[in-house]
Amino acid sequence: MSSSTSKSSYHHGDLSTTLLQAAMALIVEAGVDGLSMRKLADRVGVSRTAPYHHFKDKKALLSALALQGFRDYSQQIDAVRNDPKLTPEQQIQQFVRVYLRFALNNPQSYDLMFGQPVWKSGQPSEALHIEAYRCFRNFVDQVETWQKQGVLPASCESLRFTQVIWSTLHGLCRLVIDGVYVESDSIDAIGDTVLKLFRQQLLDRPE
Amino acid sequence: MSSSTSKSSYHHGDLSTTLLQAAMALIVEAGVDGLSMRKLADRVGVSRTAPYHHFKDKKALLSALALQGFRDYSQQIDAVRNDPKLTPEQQIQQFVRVYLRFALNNPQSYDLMFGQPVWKSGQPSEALHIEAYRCFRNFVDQVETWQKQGVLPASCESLRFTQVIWSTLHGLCRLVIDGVYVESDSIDAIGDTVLKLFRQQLLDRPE
DNA sequence: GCATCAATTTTGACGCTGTCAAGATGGGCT
DNA sequence: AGCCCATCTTGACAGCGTCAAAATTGATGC
Repeated sequence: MSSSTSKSSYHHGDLSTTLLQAAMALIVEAGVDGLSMRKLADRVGVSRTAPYHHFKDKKALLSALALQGFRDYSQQIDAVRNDPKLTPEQQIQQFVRVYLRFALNNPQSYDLMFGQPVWKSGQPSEALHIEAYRCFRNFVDQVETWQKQGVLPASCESLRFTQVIWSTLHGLCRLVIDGVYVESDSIDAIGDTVLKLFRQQLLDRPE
Repeated sequence: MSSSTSKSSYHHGDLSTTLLQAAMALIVEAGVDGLSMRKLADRVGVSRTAPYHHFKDKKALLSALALQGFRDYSQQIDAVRNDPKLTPEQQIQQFVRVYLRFALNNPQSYDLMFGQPVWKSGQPSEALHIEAYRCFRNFVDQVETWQKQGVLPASCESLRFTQVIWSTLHGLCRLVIDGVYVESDSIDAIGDTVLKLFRQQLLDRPE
């Protein structure tokens, strides 16, 4: 019934999306540990157990947020993949930078997308599985394309290659986000090093 | 009084190391989330707040466990670094395998060593910082040696190179441990691929 | 041997958490 | 009008980390 986003007082009308927004806001403010179902309900102005009618669990909520994260990620990456103005070399560099930037600009999202609370402990939703797999699959396709274009060495099977590249980017993000090492201003430099190392076979050839 | 390891009943005598052992056991059994200060105290047969006289915090406890993890790691890695029977090629391969194996055989330790509960949220002890930095420094030195020995390309500054290699190994471990992707039996194969990629410049030269 | 001290351990309590079970509410369909 | 069912609320429970104050003890100096 009601017009815009919310409605009367008892039946909220659009609780689940409101919850997702508020939850993300809370996480950004106070970290994932700072999010509690009770605080969330309070923030939204609803009783403690109301969220449980929209998300089975706290884990289900986090899983939904992770899914949202994957969608955002996809969007940003696709923009690079589909930009016709980029040469393959530029494209691959831009890809790396966008990946790193996404992770470091949205560390909480990144945590949710790849953290064990969602994957190992939690039980990731079907939709999450599908979306995550799609992202990985796209990555593999992209690597294959780059190999065909000659901007990545073809000496390595694309699946394995992708596993290694993704591991590298992921590990770098994790180390920075988790505060283990590396100040974040060397990030782009390290990203460039990554490419340099994976492409060195090619870079030497012209010489 | 009591016979074997501990002593009287009131003053336990060696609570802190007993706590560390029990905590690790509990974590292995039930995961890091399965560890609570109260369960731990109970398991050790002591009252709920007794542990707080040996560890300021739950985080301090976890930090101590992480330190222990680094010590174990060091020991295993040093065994490879100091093995005189290995050629540089064998050594570097063994290094990678031992790293991966350590992480996958002791996922809980690995979580503690590199997780944000200890580094970002917690406040890692001085000792932990020192030990972790020492490990990284050793890694850099080793990479430098390998470069001089010609088993890793010298085209990349050793520090940056190490950052990239560590990121790769770390990312791979994280993805597997967190249950995001890769079945653990392809691990050694992926490890080999990692080396192949980082060394491809060298592998091509003899041809 | 006894008093004293400091280290260690305990009991009690507080506020927070996730979530289950039962009841209240009210919009939409017949 | 009346019913149904999705939605929301209240009440309750067990568990958590941790602080404060009181109890217990081994060691030390006399």
